[in-house]
Amino acid sequence: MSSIESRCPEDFREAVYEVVRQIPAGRVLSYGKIAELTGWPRRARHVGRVLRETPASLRLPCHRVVNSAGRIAPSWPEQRTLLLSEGVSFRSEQCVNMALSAWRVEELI
DNA sequence: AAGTTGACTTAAA
DNA sequence: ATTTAAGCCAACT
Repeated sequence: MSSIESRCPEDFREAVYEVVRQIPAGRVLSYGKIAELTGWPRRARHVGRVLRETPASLRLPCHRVVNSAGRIAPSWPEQRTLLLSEGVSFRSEQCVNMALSAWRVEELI
């Protein structure tokens, strides 16, 4: 069974983990993009929930996930510090400069 | 069972 | 540029 054909909620969760795990340092990815990459393109909101419930012990770089506008997660100001320490540029207090820091999966060079 | 919520997104105004 | 509206769907009331 390939992961793309998986159906259950736990498979979705694992798929999200898998994608987030691959976001390079200094780059960010949106909930919507992650949803697309997992094969569940309409579950952007659920990506957020999965990450919110992710145990810290997994050590996923969930701070590299922002919304489509580049906004960091509400009620998690520490995310900004984490991203700044990786060199991610911000346009404002709450928004990442997506033009500079969004991870474009296509660009492999 | 029915209504609400949310670490979302896109399009429209 | 900012704000609204509608669509989304599993979890939670």
